Amino acid sequence: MNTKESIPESVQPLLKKLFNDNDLVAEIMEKAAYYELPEDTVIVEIDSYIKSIPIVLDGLIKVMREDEDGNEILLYYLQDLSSCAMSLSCCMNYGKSKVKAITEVPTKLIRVPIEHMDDWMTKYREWRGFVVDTSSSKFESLLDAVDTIAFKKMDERLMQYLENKSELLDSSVLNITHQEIANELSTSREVISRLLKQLENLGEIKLHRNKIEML
DNA sequence: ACATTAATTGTGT
DNA sequence: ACACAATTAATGT
Repeated sequence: MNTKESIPESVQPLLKKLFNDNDLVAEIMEKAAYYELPEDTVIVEIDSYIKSIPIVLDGLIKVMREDEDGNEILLYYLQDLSSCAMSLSCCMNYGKSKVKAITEVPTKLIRVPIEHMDDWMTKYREWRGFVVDTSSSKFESLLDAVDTIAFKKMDERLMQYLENKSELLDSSVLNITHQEIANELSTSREVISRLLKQLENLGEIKLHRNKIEML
């Protein structure tokens, strides 16, 4: 994590969208660290100790599972004013991260040091609510991911992946290679290439080098 | 503008 | 899954 900076004033109105309690907002402004991260920055490594919980202000972060030989699989995304359930649950028992988190696009976020967790949970209702809400929402995302991986065929997973990503990035053009998609869906590049070709023949998408256009 | 190289994509087994 | 061919983009001269 490079570029740590003092929190710009522009963050305050964002936090006020999330919390009504001005004391809480003020305390976050005081205690949190602010980061502007470029694309493809690893925020959390597997087995790293979680020392702060992130709140995404702007951008997109993907959360992945990774095994010992580096095989990855996409779990869910963090966007807008959301946080990561994994960090929250790790924070409770000062544990290691079981997931890897990486920025998908240039991202602005703040990190709240975990030592404030207990204190804030009792002091601010809204903080407790925030923690509960993000935990349950990310748990549901996780169940969706499990369903998809367990029950859906690869062609459906691919289409869902493309549509989801297009929506999250708010763009009908995705700059991505077949290999990168294969990594995220945990399959081989050839499979993705062939399925993409099928989708193109069906008129769902248009293929270019390093680029997929949604139709 | 052209040649070279590297990366990405396509295809058969 | 592997091997290799074909194509495209990037880079140097």
